[in-house]
Amino acid sequence: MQFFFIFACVKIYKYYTKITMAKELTSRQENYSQWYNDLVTKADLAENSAVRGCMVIKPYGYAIWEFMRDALDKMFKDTGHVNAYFPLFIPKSFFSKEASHVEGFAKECAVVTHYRLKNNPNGSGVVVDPDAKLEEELIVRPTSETIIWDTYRNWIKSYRDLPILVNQWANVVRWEMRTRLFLRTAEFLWQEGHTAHATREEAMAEARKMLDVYSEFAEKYMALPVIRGIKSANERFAGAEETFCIEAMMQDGKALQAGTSHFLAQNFAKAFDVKFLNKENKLEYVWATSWGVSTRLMGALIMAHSDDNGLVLPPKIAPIEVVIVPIYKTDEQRQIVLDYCANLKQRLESRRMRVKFDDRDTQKPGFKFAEWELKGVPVRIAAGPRDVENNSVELARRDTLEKSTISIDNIEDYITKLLDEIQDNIFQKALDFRQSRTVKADTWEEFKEQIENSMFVYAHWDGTPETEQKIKEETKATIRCIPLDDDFEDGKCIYSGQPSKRRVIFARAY
RNA sequence: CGGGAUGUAGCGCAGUCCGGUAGCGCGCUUCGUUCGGGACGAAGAGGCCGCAAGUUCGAAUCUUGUCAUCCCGACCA
Repeated sequence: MQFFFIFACVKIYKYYTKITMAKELTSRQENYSQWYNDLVTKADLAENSAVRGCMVIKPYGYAIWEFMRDALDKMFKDTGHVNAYFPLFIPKSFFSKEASHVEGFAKECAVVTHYRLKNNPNGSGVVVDPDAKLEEELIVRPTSETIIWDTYRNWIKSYRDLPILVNQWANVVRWEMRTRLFLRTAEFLWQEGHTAHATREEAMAEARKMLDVYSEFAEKYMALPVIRGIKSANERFAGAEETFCIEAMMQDGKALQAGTSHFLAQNFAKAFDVKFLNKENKLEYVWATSWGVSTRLMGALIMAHSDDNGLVLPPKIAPIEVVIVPIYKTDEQRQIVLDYCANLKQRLESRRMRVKFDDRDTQKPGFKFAEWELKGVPVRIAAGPRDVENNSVELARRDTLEKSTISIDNIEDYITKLLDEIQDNIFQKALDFRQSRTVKADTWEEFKEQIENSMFVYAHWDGTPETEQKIKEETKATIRCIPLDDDFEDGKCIYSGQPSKRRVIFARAY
């Protein structure tokens, strides 16, 4: 059975791009391009030879994604969610049912128009068989709200059917005009939660709860400090009544939206006619939420923690937590050292650590040191004849690049503690960095200057989309969010001078 | 799609102005010495100079076309 299809782009952009890591995923380094090229090629994060802004996630990069996925999946399940899977293809008509949703996504959809190829009559290659045109075009999902809500109509009849707490791990396609590796690829992997509730309050609580799950994951696992907040109307999800988000600062001072959670009210229930009988025996529309994070998180991880020597991975999501590098000159030494290291590996693995024993005889120790640093392995152990004699090892931590020689007597305990310490230190470093680049601005001049300095700027805003738009046009800064954890404070809008009740965060963003 | 730039070895680039049989660094292969921070030496392998047409005795180099890529912009939960 052959099933071919062709993507026709609703809006074809000739200069659709793949983005090299060099210029986009940069840290504060002036001469960043070289190390980043090295990082990408040598760290095996992703192949740069992307087609149409898609990315190849190489094994090492994918392993990081798997750790993130597994941790998140567990958190979802701990909060009562279950996984399901819905189709990749969505009938075009589904998209026209929710007005703002179609407006938000129509411009960036890949569309399946045909289902067959045939040999070119002129003998060269194959062409799309014009006879195989689909009656109704299929959209490759850019997000699954529509097809899921169309399905939910059949699942929900009574308040007893609610809530539905479903999550889906999937890939989605968005034909963006301009892509950036990891941050905005044409196809990306993600998770999308779609829940259905009997009341407004319950749905709102769900959206807030998932925001907390995301922020906990970002901070605990990724060591990425985030600000929880609400999106302004301009930045809100197409079809949502309220969008919550977590925002993180990258090392160049730009903001990155790391995850979103949407309160969809009854918009999709109304669009797809999903009603239920409530306890009062009255027919009512269902309340909804959706929430998602994607492989963009990997971009966040890279941009937030990397240094001149390459990646810096928090131990909790590092595919390899400890790497052991043997050092020897002669064959005789080699045998002794390898045994010594193999024993160490076993001891550490008995504590469930992820250990790599780099016993390659084809590379020298110095080369291996540099290579594993590039890949961000949190702890490196080096052991040579000297260590065998002294019952010691040389320990190097990736986050601080400090080296020390320790006895192997209690090495399991020592490294267990060290990994926690590294995890905390990476988080603290990122937090300190963000705080050192977060300021308040009370005048327009001050505001412009601080935005120019790539700061997170807390400033008053009059609450109108017009003002936000004008600020964006003049400074390229957008409102990242209205922080949830901040107090109210009277003030005047930085731009219009109109009264304001609270400060919002402005920054330039990816 | 508007503005700017670039396509030469696996990667990064020089050579193009001023036409004359293809260069450098890294990487790769072999041998030797090395091995506690990306080793050194010697010898090698690897290129329809993006594609097409034109000018010319002769084109990586000049002309035209075309394709691709990158940057800025527009766009983007």
